[in-house]
Amino acid sequence: MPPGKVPKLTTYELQLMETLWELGLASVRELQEALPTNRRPAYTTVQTMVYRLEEKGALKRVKKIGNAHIFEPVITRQGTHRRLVEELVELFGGSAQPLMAHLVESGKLTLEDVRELEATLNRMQAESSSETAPKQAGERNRRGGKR
Amino acid sequence: MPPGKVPKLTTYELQLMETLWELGLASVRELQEALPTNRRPAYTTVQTMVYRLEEKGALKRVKKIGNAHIFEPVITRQGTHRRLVEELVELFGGSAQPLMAHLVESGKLTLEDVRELEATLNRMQAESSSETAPKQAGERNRRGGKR
DNA sequence: GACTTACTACTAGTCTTGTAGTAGATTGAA
DNA sequence: TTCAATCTACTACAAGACTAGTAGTAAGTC
Repeated sequence: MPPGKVPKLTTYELQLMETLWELGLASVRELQEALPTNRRPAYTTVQTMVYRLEEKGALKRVKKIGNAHIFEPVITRQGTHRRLVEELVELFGGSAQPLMAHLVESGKLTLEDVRELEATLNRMQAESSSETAPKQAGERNRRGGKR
Repeated sequence: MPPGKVPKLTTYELQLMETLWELGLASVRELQEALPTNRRPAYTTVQTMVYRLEEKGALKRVKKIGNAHIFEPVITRQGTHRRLVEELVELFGGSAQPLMAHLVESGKLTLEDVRELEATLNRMQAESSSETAPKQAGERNRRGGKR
């Protein structure tokens, strides 16, 4: 797998990865026991999943404790989540707007959230300006125009 | 399928539904021909997909023209997209915040977008206030506090 | 050193998805 | 009325996902 690339994971594989991200390092047994009690498959099922994730390059075995392999994530939660978001945006025609609309409709996104986000973005923009062009102190009204 | 419930669709089924939503009503042939030229499967492939979507309750046959069945969506684009968004939010722990963060990071969401969204939300809040409580004209500084 | 326990490696069955072919029915036109 | 075109209904199959079992091995214990 190319470095930094996130393989295509299924829903269940994703859940397993979430568990592994939570634990950091884990054996098959630890992973299985960390899964929610209601939906906890057999040990060997988890084992198969782990092997497949290993094949996909999502995790790797890093050491052995006793006779048990210890696994660690290769792909990051950040990158994986990001890809999921991008896929969804793509499905919606490439714009974030419809996504936002749904969030608002379902009440997941409130005015407060948006104000907070705006503040953060404002701060980020200010920081990036001063980072990328620290010498031109006189410059202002910088517009990104990234799209 | 319970009314209003959106069945689980695969990526390809979703694309077919997008086409059907676009067309409104369509035969298998029309659906197939409406698919992007690059990725257009055989007629019978589309047919199979349509039948599967019918089984899942995503669409239904409404009439017959000549010897061809005409299909129409049962589930709405709105509802389907919404469920996708909600699933993703759920995966991210139920909060929209991480999702937004990813959008910002990937440049899909700019400061302008957020400002626009804020304006819309402000307007919506004002409207809903005057709708739900039109008599209390003096009321202001209403806080939603929905979560 | 023999035994028990836990783990690995491999195998397997069933379901879903994506893809498409074939046989037979229907339709419209000559 | 016959015939070609088109459509439906059914079947098929490979790849991948999910589920789990079995055989054999390694490790620790008495």
